[in-house]
Amino acid sequence: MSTARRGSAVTMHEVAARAGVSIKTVSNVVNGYQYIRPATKERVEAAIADLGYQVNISARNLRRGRTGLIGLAVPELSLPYFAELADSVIRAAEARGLTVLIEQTGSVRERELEVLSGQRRHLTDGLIFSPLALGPQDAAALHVDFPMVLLGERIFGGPADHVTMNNVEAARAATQHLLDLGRRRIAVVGAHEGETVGSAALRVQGYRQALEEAGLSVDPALVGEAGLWHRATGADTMERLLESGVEIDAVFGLNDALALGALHVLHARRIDVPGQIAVIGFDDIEETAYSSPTLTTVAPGREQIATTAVDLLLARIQEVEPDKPFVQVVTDFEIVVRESTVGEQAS
Amino acid sequence: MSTARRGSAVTMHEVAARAGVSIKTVSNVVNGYQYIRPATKERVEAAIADLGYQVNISARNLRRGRTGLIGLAVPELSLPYFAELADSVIRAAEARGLTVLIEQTGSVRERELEVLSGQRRHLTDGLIFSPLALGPQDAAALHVDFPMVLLGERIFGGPADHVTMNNVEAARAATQHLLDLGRRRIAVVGAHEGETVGSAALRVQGYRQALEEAGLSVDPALVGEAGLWHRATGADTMERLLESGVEIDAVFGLNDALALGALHVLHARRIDVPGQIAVIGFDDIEETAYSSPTLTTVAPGREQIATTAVDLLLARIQEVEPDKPFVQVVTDFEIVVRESTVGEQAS
DNA sequence: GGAGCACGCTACATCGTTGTAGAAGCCGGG
DNA sequence: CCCGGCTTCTACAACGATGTAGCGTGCTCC
Repeated sequence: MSTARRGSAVTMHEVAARAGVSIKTVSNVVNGYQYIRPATKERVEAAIADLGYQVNISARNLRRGRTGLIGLAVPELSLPYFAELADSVIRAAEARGLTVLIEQTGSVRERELEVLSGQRRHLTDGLIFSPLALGPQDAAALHVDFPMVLLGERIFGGPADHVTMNNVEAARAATQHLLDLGRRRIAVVGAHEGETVGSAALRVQGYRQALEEAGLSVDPALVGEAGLWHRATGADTMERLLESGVEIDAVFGLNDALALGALHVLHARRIDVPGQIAVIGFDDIEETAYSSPTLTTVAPGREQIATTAVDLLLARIQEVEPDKPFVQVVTDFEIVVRESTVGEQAS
Repeated sequence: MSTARRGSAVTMHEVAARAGVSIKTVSNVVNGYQYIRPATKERVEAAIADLGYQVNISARNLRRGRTGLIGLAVPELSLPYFAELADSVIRAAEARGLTVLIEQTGSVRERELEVLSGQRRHLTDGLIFSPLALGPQDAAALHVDFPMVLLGERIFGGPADHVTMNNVEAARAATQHLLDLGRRRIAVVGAHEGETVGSAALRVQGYRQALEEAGLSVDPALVGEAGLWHRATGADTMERLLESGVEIDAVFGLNDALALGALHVLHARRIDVPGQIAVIGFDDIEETAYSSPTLTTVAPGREQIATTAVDLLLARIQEVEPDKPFVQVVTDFEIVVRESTVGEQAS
């Protein structure tokens, strides 16, 4: 079977010679061109099988000007939300004949900018990008000359298609859920001081809205900062909030990792969840269904985000409607109620 | 013909024209060839900057016969261990100038075979492969004609470099840890009936060894099956074990996801961990440090596995020593003791 | 002061595929 | 019986880069 040595010496040339046809006919067979006599097609296919021929993708890419690869730029795969998102994007892309190249930016601004201009970009037909560290000063960098879909609320009038959930609305609903349970001293874990356009800012905004609508004022002492949205930073922030002595009867983790970090601290301090403090997260990563207690969270429609993003990108790549104005697709969210807010009745 | 009006319209040709040099000189500048007069180099660099030229990677790949891409085939990114492993591999590869293409096999045999023969393979210079579903009957398929490094204990005399931890020894140590704590009725979660070569079999083997050395016999009723190593299957298996009524004072989850699923069930049933039942996992995923209780586990040296695998693969790709016999690198492991076996003293 | 070498640069072929244009055979309709 | 159109296939020229030769310089060294 594996007659070919490394370097896959077999080219269309050799297949053509063996089948007694022109090289272009081999190409036509490989690409499913319709006007080929069945007999010829069979001969070519036999030759391909005999020689173990495989198309040289690099040559095809050069000639076609397309690679069939799309980039997916996320902060880190070790963050469960992005690992699960990558999983979904890869599946969606595969179903459409595309392959995904993952780039990790580590939420570092320089690396995010590199993704937009870097060399690697030339290997891909388009990019699905989840920017976290870019600020208004980087708006210009988003004006790229290749197909791109941005994940997250439209920022700086980003000149690209956007796929996002309604962060403000979802955060408001999450906060409302806590208010409905009678909680009044709701802390936030994961705020970004000074930020006005990112997910942190939008979710805090939803939190504020819910409180204000309930006639409550926002106590700054309850808003805990956390730069990176990891379990460790969530734990640190929770510690600080508890140490500060401020009264707290609920915690809103701006993502699940933060909430799980907070949960960990509460458990270590033997603070009853949800008895003394209720906790809600955001993202609905698989882990939230197995933590102790299980974590109430906001499900952002991950599959929907992934398939929509891939579809939008593919449409841009294929230039179905070249001058179609940029769209913003807002996906559905859902509050998944679990033990961390309503206790064991939920299980 | 619609000459793509993407940014890549600029070629070396145009840069050469503008700088007043030959196209090869541009290539030489781009590739850091040393014998170029500073003045020439500057002129070329200026032209590159002016035109916003970027190398066409497809053309380079074709000419060079290499792509700078390596494949990483894992079951699923939504399994935290593989997401964290992918993270490490991507970083290690990046540090060596390589880009990683992730393929998800879903632990499905057909898809694992595809990875070995598929088209996509032609796009990469080599493959790092973590096979889970292949059996002895697939040994032949592993004889591939491209550089490959396998993750996991050498199986079927696999004709490739291997990077692995010592599964048997590590499982023995994990079991020993439980024995040292006085546990005698140690259940296993995640066994694969009939399997003899995979991680499951090897870890169960280590478990048996530890018990036998302690003069205990292995009670088949304590060995719980679980096909996929997910949280959900771990939970199911734990349920079954508890329902069976067999006496249990400890649980060895063959990976962390299984152990966390088991932990979830124990928590739901208000069984004290580690008071009544101690739990140990395997992989040391980040989540284990934040669960309630935190999970004792076996750390397999993930970073070491990733960097070693990339280094071995790179050596094969560069043919440093073409006929070097295949090596098997066994990485260090470590028992990370946390609350699920020794209680809160550990925190 | 000529042989020999290190520079600095260029011309050309080439990697393996696919788009374009068109040739040859066959068929049916006028 | 010839023209035009459909099939089927082929020759050739790209795609954009890099490896291989090789050609002038100008310098060193004896």
